[in-house]
Amino acid sequence: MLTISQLADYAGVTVRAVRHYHAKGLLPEPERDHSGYRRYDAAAVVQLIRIRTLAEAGVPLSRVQELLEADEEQFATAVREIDRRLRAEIRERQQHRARVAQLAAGDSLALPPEAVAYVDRLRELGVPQRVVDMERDAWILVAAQLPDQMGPLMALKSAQLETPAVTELYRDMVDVADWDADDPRLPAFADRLVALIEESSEGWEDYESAGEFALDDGVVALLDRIFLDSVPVAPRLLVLLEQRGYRGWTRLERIDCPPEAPASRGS
Amino acid sequence: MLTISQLADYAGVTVRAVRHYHAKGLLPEPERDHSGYRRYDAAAVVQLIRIRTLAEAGVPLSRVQELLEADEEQFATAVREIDRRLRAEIRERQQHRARVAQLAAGDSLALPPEAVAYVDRLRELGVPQRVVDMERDAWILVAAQLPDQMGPLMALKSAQLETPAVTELYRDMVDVADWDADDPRLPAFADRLVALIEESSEGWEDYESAGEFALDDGVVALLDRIFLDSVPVAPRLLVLLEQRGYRGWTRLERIDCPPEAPASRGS
DNA sequence: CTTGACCTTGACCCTGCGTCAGGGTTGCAC
DNA sequence: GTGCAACCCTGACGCAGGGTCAAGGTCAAG
Repeated sequence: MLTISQLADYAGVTVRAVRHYHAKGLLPEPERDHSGYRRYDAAAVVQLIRIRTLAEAGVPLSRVQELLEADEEQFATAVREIDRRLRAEIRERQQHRARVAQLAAGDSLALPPEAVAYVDRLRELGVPQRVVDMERDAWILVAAQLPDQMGPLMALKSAQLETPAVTELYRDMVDVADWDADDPRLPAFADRLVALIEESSEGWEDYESAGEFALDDGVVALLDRIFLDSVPVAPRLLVLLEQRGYRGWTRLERIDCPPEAPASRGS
Repeated sequence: MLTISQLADYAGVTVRAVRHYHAKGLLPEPERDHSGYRRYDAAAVVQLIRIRTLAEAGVPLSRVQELLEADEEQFATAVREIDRRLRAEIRERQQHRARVAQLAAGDSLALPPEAVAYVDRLRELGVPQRVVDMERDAWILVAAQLPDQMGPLMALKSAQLETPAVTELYRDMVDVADWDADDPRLPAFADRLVALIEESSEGWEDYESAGEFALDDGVVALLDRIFLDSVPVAPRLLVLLEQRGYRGWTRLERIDCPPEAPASRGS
């Protein structure tokens, strides 16, 4: 008669695994000797080897019992299903591999490459780090909501950014984010902003009013909050814009015109 | 401010997962409102999206924190290691697929094809099911001990089986396993067995005495037990064989000769 | 006031064991 | 007889990544 460790050795498993199989009911509990030790016979070794054979082939323990008792047909069906599961797990891991390969530290984490390019361009234009970070976070949020529309959306924003007037605006006022809330230059900035909005608004209408870039109201509010919390002049800037006929920031709306007027994320 | 379910929705995860990340320390616990509800800001959404991005790429949660804080170089190192793990998991599953594909119900479970062929041949020769099952179990045990030597070993056994004298022995005495322990035909059977052993022993010496098929003593004892427990005449047969100069069964030894005499698994 | 949708914490469930903790048993050497 | 190592036992916690109750508090609408 064999002790549990001899049994385990002959079958090439650990003692712990044998006890686990007992607990799962895969291997019947054998007789105990006078001191309570389990004592096994040869049949247990064979049964244990069979269990291991299935387990090592990736059969979940919960199905081992049924497979040990199955006829050819049931067995074949079960094998097909297990193979399907294994294929799915392999696909999943291959997708994971592809994704980790794309990952990199810094801005590009959780942001598609187009958006990274946009954010990099902002930095190039001299926009302060704090504002770039804010933009990046905002785009992370948008990308999570509209993952499929980031391509066209970023193309649009990048095009706006390369408009000479916009580029100039950025160059002239890189430090607007650092102004105090009552900075006297703010009204002039608001004027330039409104001029830009009105100049370029025709080009956006197609996308925006069509609702293709339809962000949920909550997300819009969230993006506004990011802006309001990150930039000291933001609250007063919004007031100045309202005085000039625009409400909101992320989704800018005309207030002296029909309410369904075009709108867009501000920069 | 956001509730936990709004936060979860914006980041595309379950509420449970958010709490899980709190428990793991990946996402800081936010302020609570007057009734104890968690209230989140936009930064939490961004952080949660970052966590999800890593988790969905197969990064284990235990490493997410470190990756969120890592610089480019640490990040790249970590990514390489995760990729290695994913590759290993894919390989493992591919091997599992290959193994399940080989599996089939019945004798072939836990037995290499050569051994299945041998067992099938026994059945063909008219050997009773009970004895075939015993043989199969014995070979399952042997295969678990000497997986790499099953090819040559089974070739040897199959060749023995096809010796005209052996085949005849089987045909003449298919029902020996069912004889009573005191069956009068047993001494004659023992004689024929000894004749066969002596006739064919030269062919085996090379393998057996070289210890190439070296089974552990415990396994030999186990295989003998299977034989003794399965076949009523086994105990007396062993006595008769000892009278004729052979001891054991699985590993047969000459007792009137030098002790290192050749030996082999009996059939 | 009730209803239904949220929210809270806490705790158990899954896989396949590894690993402790805290004992009892066996066999061998001295 | 005694000491030691190497077994054996049960029971429980741990791992990843949450799912799924349970039992109760909160909130807004009708």
